[in-house]
Amino acid sequence: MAIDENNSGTCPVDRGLMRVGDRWSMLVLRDIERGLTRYEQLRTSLGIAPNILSRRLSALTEAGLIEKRRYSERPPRDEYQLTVAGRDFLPILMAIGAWGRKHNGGGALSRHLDAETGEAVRPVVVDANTGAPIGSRPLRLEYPD
Amino acid sequence: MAIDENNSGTCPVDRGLMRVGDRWSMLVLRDIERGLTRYEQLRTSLGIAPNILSRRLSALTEAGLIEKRRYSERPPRDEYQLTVAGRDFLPILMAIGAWGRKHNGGGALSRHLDAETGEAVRPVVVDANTGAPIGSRPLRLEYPD
DNA sequence: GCGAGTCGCTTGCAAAATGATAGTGACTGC
DNA sequence: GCAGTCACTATCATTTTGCAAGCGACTCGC
Repeated sequence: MAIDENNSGTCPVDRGLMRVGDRWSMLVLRDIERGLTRYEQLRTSLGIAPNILSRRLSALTEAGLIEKRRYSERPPRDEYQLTVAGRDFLPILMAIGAWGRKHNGGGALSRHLDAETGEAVRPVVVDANTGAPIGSRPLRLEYPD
Repeated sequence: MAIDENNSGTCPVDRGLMRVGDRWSMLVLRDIERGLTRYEQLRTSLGIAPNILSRRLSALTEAGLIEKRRYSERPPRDEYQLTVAGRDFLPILMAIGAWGRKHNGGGALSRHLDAETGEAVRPVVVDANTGAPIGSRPLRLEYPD
């Protein structure tokens, strides 16, 4: 599917998915977050074909979620790091992970622990205004004009 | 990309994306949530080709996120409705929407209001244990064995 | 009871994206 | 030199997506 600026309409979900709406992109973000910032690390970790990885990396770069940074001139070595927008996306991955654990979670899975308390993190999406989990209160959808 | 049970490994994000890791699936869920439950409604709302919609609907059904229900025998009419797993996914869409609004939000966008307070919902992913937004506290990743 | 219209699809085929494999250029280390 | 690593690109097969047309079951209007 081509990214279509016009048809994306007024829906913010669509706007979000325009930029990261595919599996590999999200998995790349996940891997960069856990410290796999270099091309070869990503490729072997994900088991992705090199041409596909290249394309995902440039798409994510163009979308402003990651940046390429040269950290060594000799030998020339680059790493990919998250931009602010990229880091902002990580909580969504955590939420997807929580969903995956709950609804598709056979076998042993990795998890995030709070570094201080040592407890397993339990990501929930709440409304920042009320603090109530999304879904626990009735909502109304408002369209522009 | 074929869904690969083996390579999905121990990552819950991957587990989640195995089931809904594409744009159309998420947009279908969004539309069903806002009351567009019938085939023709979905097709015209999304501007998706009918064969593609059919495939997404059966994939989502097989993945257990939606169910097909006949609500009229004569004429025979079906609607798709969210299962528990499907409803559980909606907060993630809200989070993606919030991200889209923030980082790709030109123009007027639709939004959710709290039906009681009338305020615009501001979805945030928090750790249910601490109540702190994900990203505000250092985390540690733990792998099984 | 006949023709037009709607709904919920399926089929056939073209276009685009993805994936496997091989290769390349810049370098390091021996 | 020569092997090896890293970060890719190029080529081509396979898969997925998308468009357009059509179809069966029904309803509605006359």
